[in-house]
Amino acid sequence: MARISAAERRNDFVRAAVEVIANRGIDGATTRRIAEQAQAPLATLHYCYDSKEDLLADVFEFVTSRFREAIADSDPHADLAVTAHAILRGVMEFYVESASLGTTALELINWARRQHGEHAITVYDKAMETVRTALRNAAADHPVEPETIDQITYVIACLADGFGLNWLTYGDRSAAAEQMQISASVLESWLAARLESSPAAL
Amino acid sequence: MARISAAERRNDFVRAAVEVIANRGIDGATTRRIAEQAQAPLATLHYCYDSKEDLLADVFEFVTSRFREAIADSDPHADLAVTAHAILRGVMEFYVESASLGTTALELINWARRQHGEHAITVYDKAMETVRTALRNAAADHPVEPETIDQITYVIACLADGFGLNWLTYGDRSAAAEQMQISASVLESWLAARLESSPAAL
Amino acid sequence: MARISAAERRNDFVRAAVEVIANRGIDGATTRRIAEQAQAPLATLHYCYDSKEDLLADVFEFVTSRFREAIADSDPHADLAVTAHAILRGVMEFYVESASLGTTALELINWARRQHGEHAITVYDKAMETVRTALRNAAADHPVEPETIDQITYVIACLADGFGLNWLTYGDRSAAAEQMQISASVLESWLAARLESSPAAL
Amino acid sequence: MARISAAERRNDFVRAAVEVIANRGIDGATTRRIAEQAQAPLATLHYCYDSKEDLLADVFEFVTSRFREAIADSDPHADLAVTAHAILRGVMEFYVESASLGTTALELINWARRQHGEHAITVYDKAMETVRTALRNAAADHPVEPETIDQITYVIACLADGFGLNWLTYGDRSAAAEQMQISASVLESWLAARLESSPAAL
DNA sequence: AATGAATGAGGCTTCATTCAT
DNA sequence: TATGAATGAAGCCTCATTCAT
Repeated sequence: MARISAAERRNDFVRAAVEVIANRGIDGATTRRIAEQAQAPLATLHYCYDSKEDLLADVFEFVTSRFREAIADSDPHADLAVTAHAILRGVMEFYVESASLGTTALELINWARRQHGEHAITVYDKAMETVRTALRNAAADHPVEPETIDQITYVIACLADGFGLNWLTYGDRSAAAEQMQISASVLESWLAARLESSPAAL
Repeated sequence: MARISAAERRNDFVRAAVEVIANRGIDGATTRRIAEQAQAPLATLHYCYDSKEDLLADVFEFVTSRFREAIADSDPHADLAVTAHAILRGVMEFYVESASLGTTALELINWARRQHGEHAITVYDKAMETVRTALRNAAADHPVEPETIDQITYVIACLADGFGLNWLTYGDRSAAAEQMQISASVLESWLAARLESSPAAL
Repeated sequence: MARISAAERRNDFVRAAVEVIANRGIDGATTRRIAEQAQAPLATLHYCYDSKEDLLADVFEFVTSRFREAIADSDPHADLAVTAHAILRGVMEFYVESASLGTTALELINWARRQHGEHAITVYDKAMETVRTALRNAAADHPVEPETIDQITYVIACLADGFGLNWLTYGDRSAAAEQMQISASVLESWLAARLESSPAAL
Repeated sequence: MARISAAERRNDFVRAAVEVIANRGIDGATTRRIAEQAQAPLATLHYCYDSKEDLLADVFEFVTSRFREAIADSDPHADLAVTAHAILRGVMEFYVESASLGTTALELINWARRQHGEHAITVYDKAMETVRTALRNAAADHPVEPETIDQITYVIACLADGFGLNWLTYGDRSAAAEQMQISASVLESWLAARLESSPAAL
């Protein structure tokens, strides 16, 4: 067996874990199966990680960072509405493009909520903060009340989560395409009404 | 031990399971713990149910029927928009009022998706169909294209799921109250725009 | 496999554990080996005991109660010196007659000291208290200072432990017989000198 | 990494092992922990020692030699009784002064008895022989029957072991001081009676 | 020579389920 | 009918040791 650095090995395990979690859920993600997926003996997993929880923490980090990339990957010069749209679309596309990452993300959020209430909140908060920051930057020229930013963030989160749940349940790619459109239009309508109602903010 | 009918016994187990699932998640819902919560011997559980899966199926049925009640509990004389609102609010209130049922619902949806893709779809479909039917009835006087009904259903589902995930993660009751408002306003704006754009449908 | 009550099964496991501990030490007393010695599947052990520690606690109780029986089994009408002798002899005979119980006792004391400092002290104290009580009773007619009782107790403990260690190491039965005589004579000389020096106590 | 001779390395491991054994017992003395205590990579331990057992053998040798030093460190011109006292006191002080060495000694004796009955006997014999030799030398002017020397040796061993067990269990330094006195007086009384009864030996 | 990487064997415990009464 | 007793399979983790560099 080729000797590779522990860091690389850890990566292997993280990737294997993502796959196993996506296919069999968090409960089905046993160390045995993860090791098997990584084509490594079980003991090797514990050589790289002190505990399963440590591994899952890394998986968590891996998934959430990919998630945040999807959020943050928007044009910095766009205005508030455009940015909001870009974010929503980015997240939805993240789900569709990488179903196993998306499924895993959902599983992990759920798991974190159960096992580590505060941890889950932290992660959720981080993701939301990323959105808020992007929105704030987009509104730099026309400062908007923080409350408004919070609300937009919440709506994006709702629409994204709702879309994700639906897509991951049905797995219907063409329906998903249509639903992305609808979700976008929902955001658009609400944003138009919401921003109009506080014109001073623009 | 008091003689109890088998049916009542099963009910006890279902209720116990809901409680255990809410508190410890699907993974933590072992037969032992469910039996303990039901204050019954472990063997009795398997006397009432052939397998854990059978019990969970009943739990599923129990939770989803409560869920559907929350959906269906709307004024039959209201119009389309009002009905849509009532449904969305009903579901959101269902989550807030009965956190343990809400949490369990989420856990089960997740579990079903994983273990029984088709089963999950069936359940989801049933819930959606309940919504669709209610909407169709509300639009009886002014028939609406089926496609429009589907879209409204999808949006309600998104907003409800998004709200639920958020609420169950944060558990912040006052934030939830505000978010219910926002979710309602999102639905309102979109409905207004959506229905206006196909006036013939009204 | 005959169905027997859990209480009886626990007895089986306790006896098996004594045997395994005597033969292979506390470290060698794995649940697997104990179950094997009891001719039961490993899982059955955990049906009877929640944890290995619980089993060991029972073993502890079993051994120490046998130990205390050996101590307490003396003529209630004897005087102080005679009682002290009887106790010492009782303990030494306990070691010799049941080597595996004796070895296990030593292993457990050691283990308890390591794992549960306070627990070990408690057990030690209990044994010592049994000795003290017996001595006090024997001296009922001629009250003796508590300090004197404590000292006699300590000396008996020293001589008994010293004998035990030696016997369990060498396992030489004829040497043991001789050593019991010597130990007795040591106690005798000291008691004579000790009690003479505080005649008032007699 | 500083270049250190293999011998020094081995010494480090021996010392580390003493510490670990004292703190966590023989079972808790894993190669990992010993290596960690020695601030050396795990593999280095096996580079210096073929097996854990080899290391423990060295530890054994280290501890017993310190032990023998404590025994042998007595005035060569003293008479039999004085020498016996000096030895007993030396051993007891060894226990008190160096609790971690004392604890380790006890652990190792126990371990050796279990794993290597004969080895343990050898070690015990060596220690006893050291005592015997010292006693014999002290009695050089007034030859004493070998049997008497053996008996004194046994009594010293009993009192020392009994004291050690007690002290290592309670860890009460002031009680230990008092108990040393008592142990000494026990030896004294018995020696007086014993040696008087065979005056020819003097 | 020195050490990070790797691993088979075995540790304790818990699971859902079946058996015998 | 009910239920205490029983269990094979699998869970996570740690051990002493060896391998490859």
